[in-house]
Amino acid sequence: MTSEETIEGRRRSARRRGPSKVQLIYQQIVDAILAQRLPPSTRLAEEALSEIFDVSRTLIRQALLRLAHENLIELRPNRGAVVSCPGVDEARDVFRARHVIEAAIMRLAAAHADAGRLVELDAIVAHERAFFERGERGGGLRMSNDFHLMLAEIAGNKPLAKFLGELVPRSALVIALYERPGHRACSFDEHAQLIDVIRRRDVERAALLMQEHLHRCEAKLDLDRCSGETLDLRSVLAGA
Amino acid sequence: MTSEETIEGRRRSARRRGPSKVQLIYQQIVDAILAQRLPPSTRLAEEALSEIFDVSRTLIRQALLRLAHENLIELRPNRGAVVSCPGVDEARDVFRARHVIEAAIMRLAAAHADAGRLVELDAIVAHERAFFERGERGGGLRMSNDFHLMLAEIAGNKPLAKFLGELVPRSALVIALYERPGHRACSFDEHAQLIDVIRRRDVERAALLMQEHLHRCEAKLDLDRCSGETLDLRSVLAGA
DNA sequence: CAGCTATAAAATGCATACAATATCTTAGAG
DNA sequence: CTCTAAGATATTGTATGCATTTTATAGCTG
Repeated sequence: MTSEETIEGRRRSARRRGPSKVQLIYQQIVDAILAQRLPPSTRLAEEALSEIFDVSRTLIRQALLRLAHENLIELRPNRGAVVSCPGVDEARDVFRARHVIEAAIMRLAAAHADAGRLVELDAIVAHERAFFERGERGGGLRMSNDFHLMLAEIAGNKPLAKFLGELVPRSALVIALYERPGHRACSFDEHAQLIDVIRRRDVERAALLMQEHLHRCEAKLDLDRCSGETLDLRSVLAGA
Repeated sequence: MTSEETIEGRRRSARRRGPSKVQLIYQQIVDAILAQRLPPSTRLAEEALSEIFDVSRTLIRQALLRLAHENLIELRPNRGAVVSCPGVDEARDVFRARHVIEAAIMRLAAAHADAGRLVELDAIVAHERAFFERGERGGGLRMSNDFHLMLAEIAGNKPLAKFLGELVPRSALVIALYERPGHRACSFDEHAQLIDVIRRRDVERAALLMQEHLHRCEAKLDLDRCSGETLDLRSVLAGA
């Protein structure tokens, strides 16, 4: 009995390799940034975070390091972390990179998608539509992101999927910063069209349609405001 | 005088923001991996590294975290870090991702390159040729990598450049693992041709030529050996 | 002697303490 | 009153120590 209990205990602790603490902290901060509860230029003090999440600064630092690697925060030596505040140039670069990577992803996805995957895609877009119709913008945006990430997963190229996994949160930040009121940047109608073209296995049209989709997303943003280069100035003035 | 000295002192320490310690450790490990002084599946014990670099495990962990994020090492929870041992599928994915990203980079580079940049590119290829003619394979490979990274810099898209910055070391690992003896994977002749087409501003031909170049690199590797999926088995047997 | 369990050794995970640096506050000079 | 400079405060950077987990070793049982 004793041995059984021990084995059980070991198994439980060994199997419980769910999301690690760091992963969890990381995810919560990402969510907060994408939901704009942590707007750009917000300072992320280590001690404050360690109290909030009830862990030592060690784990906080690991999470921050990862966030910095993915360019969601900026890590200034000896001066702490702040939520990234992408300027227009950076925004354009991010979108151009998405063009390149997601065109390729669409080609691969159109070639690889099976019936089951198409159902999953349909479900995501249905959720997305539902969220927006209920007026829950936050949930809709999350679904929109999931849609793009799901395509990357279907494409089946891990490096490209990982890169998109970095670009999507970054563009979410960009959208949050530059979206014109009333204009949804990423529409579910277009997502549904993307599924259609995948279903038809039209590889080249798939790539083209994705590029148009991204182009329209970018066009709905207000990237032409004459904000010098980064928005640092603006945020400084707003904070004063 | 006292104030001057203080200011001077502060300035010196403030300006000395050269590569941080972590950065340095990181770079040394990367170099060792790429030069195959640390072959795949080598275990990287934290304490051993901390003694070697004469720092605490804290900094070692930061460096390892970064290496893991870039897929150069694998970080197994509670079981330490090992140098990544990419399997053939992973190798193909890496090359396919490079196709996608570097085709785009070539388009941008062909459009943006000015005379100065072309000179820099020429210099790199000259160095590369010199290294190989002297039989210094390690240096040649480094120059080859630098060539591709320089193209990314010329292209001027930071996200794409960062992605390539992760793909290049990974493919160097792949090349080290799968290169057939006698076949240089990445030839300087082809690099010179790439410069030519950039000089002619032939954007589409540039993209195509890069794809051919990468295709030839991959073809020179022995990715068809029937090594199940990863090389773990092989390395285990070799180590026994 | 093979296989298993229990114990010992080693390594990683995490928290804490101290050191170095930056920021804020306040006092003083112009 | 503004600007500067020095001290005080707060924050980040790094090292170290203990807890937990894994791995190696030795001893036992079949």
